[in-house]
Amino acid sequence: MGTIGIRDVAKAAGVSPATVSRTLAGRAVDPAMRAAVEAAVRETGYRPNLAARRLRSRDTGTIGLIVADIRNPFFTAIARAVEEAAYARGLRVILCNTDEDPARETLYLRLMEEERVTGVILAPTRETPAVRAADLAVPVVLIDRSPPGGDHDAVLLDNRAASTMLVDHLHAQGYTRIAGLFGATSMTGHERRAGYLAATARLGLAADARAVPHGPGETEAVVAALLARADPPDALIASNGVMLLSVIRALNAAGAGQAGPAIAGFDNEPWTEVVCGGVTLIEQPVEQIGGEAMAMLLDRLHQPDASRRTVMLGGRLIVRGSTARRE
Amino acid sequence: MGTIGIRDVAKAAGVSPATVSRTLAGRAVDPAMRAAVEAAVRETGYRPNLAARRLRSRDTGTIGLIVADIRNPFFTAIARAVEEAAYARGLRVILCNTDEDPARETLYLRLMEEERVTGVILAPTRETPAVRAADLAVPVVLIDRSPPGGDHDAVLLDNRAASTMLVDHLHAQGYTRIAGLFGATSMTGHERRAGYLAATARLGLAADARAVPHGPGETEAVVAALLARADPPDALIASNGVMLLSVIRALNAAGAGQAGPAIAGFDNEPWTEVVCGGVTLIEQPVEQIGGEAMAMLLDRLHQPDASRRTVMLGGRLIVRGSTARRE
DNA sequence: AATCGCCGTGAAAACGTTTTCTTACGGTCA
DNA sequence: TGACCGTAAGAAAACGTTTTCACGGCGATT
Repeated sequence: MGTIGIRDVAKAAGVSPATVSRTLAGRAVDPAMRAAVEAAVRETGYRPNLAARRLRSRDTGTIGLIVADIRNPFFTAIARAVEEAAYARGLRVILCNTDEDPARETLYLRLMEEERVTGVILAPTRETPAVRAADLAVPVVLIDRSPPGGDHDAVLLDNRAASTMLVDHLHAQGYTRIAGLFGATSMTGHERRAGYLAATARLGLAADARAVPHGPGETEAVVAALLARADPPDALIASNGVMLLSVIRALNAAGAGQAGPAIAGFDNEPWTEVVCGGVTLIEQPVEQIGGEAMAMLLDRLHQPDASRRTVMLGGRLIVRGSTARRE
Repeated sequence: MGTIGIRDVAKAAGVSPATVSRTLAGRAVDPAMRAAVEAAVRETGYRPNLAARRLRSRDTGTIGLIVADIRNPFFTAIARAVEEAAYARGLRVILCNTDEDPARETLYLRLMEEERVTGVILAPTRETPAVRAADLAVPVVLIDRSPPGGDHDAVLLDNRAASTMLVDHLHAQGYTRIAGLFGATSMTGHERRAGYLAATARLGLAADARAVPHGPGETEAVVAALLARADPPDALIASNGVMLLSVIRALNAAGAGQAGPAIAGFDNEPWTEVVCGGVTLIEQPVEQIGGEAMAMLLDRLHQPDASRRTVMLGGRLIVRGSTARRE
């Protein structure tokens, strides 16, 4: 009565519900009947009930994407790439945002299980999900971050190499007191920090790596502390795009003009091209990460028992500004 | 067998499936039984099947959010606000991205119907959805844009007033040849253009309003054309955040330095604070838009036959830079 | 003290599909 | 020409939950 279902269509077309189902699924059906069904569908304005469909046929045709910070353009780019890849394969995407909160991450992973999604692509917040991923009912591919010991499918940026590239570049430009700001909550931050430490040590430079908590104002505080040093740094590396902007804002607030430290960072966001005469940074292959993660997920679904693998992609150093020095 | 369901939990707890269901739903149940059920749930690792739940109880507890461009930070901010509001009410959000493509919009609206979502919040691409929204099975609240004649629930920015503020401000700063770039695909662009035209006419200024198609490179081309005028504009207004950045990029590319036109625009994105010494713009009350849209949607669900209403929110003029002139 | 209503429980129906399972129909091969 | 096989359609079961229905027990009202 209220809503019209497959039985109504069947009645209108003079066939059985099974035939309607088969027609809609594109299976073999007598052409005449198919035409009748299609006409009936049009006429009745029938809309399939996805909940019922998913309940019966155990395939939901849906994958979950859980990111750590939707405001971070890196993750929105990932989201777009993943959605595009899914769309091309006729899959739906459910997007969730944890805001770097492990509790929300747990909640959303649980929700994904309840949704009976086919698979999950996850940018984890900490090590905890590693354990969890193991006893999870659904296949998971990690992106951007991966806990150290874990045995997971993952597609990552080579963070150590990326940090090294930045340090090497700055060193080649003549900077010697290079400080780094790294996210405290993410594995990514740790790895970039490790690369930074290794590179500075190799070059015989003094290292100053600061861990920055996730939250407003934190980065600004750390920058202020750095500038207050007896021998303030002549170059700053920011561990991601959001932090990079905060660094610039902090430097502006401190009135550091031409004499201020040079800056470099991660994530090729559109604005980085026009600010401070262009800022030098590591560009992540976002499209590729999204596509690779989706491909890996589908592989896993196809071969549940194959050994897990980690794909590591390289970043691209983009040099901007005269010498990567602020205008 | 494969998956464990409510019957298994019931068996483990020594009660009927109905009691398990009632316990999980938080209805009145004998405390002893409740405890037994909760223990059984923990012990069995039971995960409810949301598809089955949604099928039986007609309420999906889900709303759809369809935005026009997920890369536009305005829309990601909206997404966050809506999700937050939904989360607080125990609702789920499905996020879709049309990329300004009416065909995808149609597709997603249809999908929302099939998903049996409780309601939809939609940032439409063109006039077409207006007609469509009328015969849609699900309540729709429009945001950011609304077709002219339509009778819809909508929460909008007062675009005419916002444009007027910008023109007035620039005029007060002494600019006289103010040109504007407005999105060609959206209603919002048209309205902001209308406000611009009215304001310039009132002030007796020459108007030059250009319609910019959605796509890469389009804005840059228009800016180049403007600069090539016999009397190039001394100020530019960009109709949204993405366009604003493209304008700056184009000006940089053209080598327009101190002598170049002043710029102003819409959307208070983080980077606008640090580029060109800060750019003057209209900030939209994003949180409020998202919250209001959600509230309006819930009202509509509660009172399906109440008359539709449009809430118009005001933008806030943020003046940056010395005189909103480029450094 | 007996009855009326209320509350909580279990059995069973229902939600709208898809997917067996069964059956009928032709066509092909022996 | 008869048996056999593949194909396609219809009947009915199944998916996992919520909700109605009927019933039994208990406290309150008369």
